[in-house]
Amino acid sequence: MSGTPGQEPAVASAALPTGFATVLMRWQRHSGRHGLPWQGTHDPYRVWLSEVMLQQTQVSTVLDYYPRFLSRFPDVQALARATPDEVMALWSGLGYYSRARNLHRCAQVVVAQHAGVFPSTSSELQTLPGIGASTAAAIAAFCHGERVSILDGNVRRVLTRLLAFDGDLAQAAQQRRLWEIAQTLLPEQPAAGDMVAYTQGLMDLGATLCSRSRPSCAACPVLALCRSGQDGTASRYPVKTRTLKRRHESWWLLLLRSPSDDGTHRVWLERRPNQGIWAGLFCTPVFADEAAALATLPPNTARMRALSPVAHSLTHRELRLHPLLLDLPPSVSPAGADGRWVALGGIDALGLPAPVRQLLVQLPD
DNA sequence: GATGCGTGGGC
DNA sequence: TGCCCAAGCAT
Repeated sequence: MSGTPGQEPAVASAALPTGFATVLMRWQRHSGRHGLPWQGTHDPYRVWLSEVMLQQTQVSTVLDYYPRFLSRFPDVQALARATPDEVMALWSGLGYYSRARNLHRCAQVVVAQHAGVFPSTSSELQTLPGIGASTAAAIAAFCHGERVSILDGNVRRVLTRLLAFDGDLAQAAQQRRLWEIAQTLLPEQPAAGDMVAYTQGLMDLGATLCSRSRPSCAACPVLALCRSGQDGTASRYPVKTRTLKRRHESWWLLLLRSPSDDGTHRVWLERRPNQGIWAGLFCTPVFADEAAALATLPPNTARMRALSPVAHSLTHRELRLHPLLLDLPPSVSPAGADGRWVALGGIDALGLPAPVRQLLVQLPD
């Protein structure tokens, strides 16, 4: 820590920008985003689904998934009845697959223990699988107007800039401080619709004008109230010491292909362990080195082809994927392997990691 | 409190 | 290419 950190009062309450909530709500109603498919509803199921999909995921990505998922599972009962594999297939490519498992569990808890009705308070919502403090606040504020603050990446950026808050957000204690401050900035006596406009306004401001790089301070509705904006130092915030380290790894993927009776192809897929990367998804056999992959094959592997390596980065790892393609005769199956043949045309119905799906879709002849 | 967990995009 | 980030949560 540097300067005069933790012990100082967060921000003297007299210095909190009065009128912030009022200005923000007015701006949101006039200039915020209104056409997103999960807006304009107070249905907790739809809001919940969107909030979970949007965790650490960009809006443009979720736009591809949300309508499809909602069409297949229009309400919490339909989702609760689904199998885990059905849910995972629709989540495939969206990442952070524990969200999908928790989403399914949550639906089943809501149906079995809450008569199919989501709890209405933020604190009750937080007890459900996959719903943390920020998601619970978003659902409660959007659906019931509860006076509670979210704290996502957008809000962290907006509020640290507004207040010139220089605590290191890599530290949980500083995040808590910021959340307490966020609570004090809420509309004091929110009228109907105010919490929707305020909550959406925080996110809209962070997603548009108060962007990470090159913020548009000159166009900002709260410039007059914004400490860093007045100083021209907005881009210094939020303060966060970086901790992320990526390990480099090489994985060998064994792509076993076999003809079907109808002339199309099948591929050999196994279920990933239920812990770790791509947990519970279907995937080709993975090996730590080429020798290990070769050791599982019958002697005659002359026709095996090494395809071009593919780079794929995850949060904590930089993967170099080495695909090995081998065509097997129809009657042969990999010995001792716990997997199954899947028609290439049918992999849409399975949960697959994004790079594996990509490899299978563009296999050479 | 620190770490693990996907994928796509900006610069 | 590498680094950071995006409507975070669970353990």
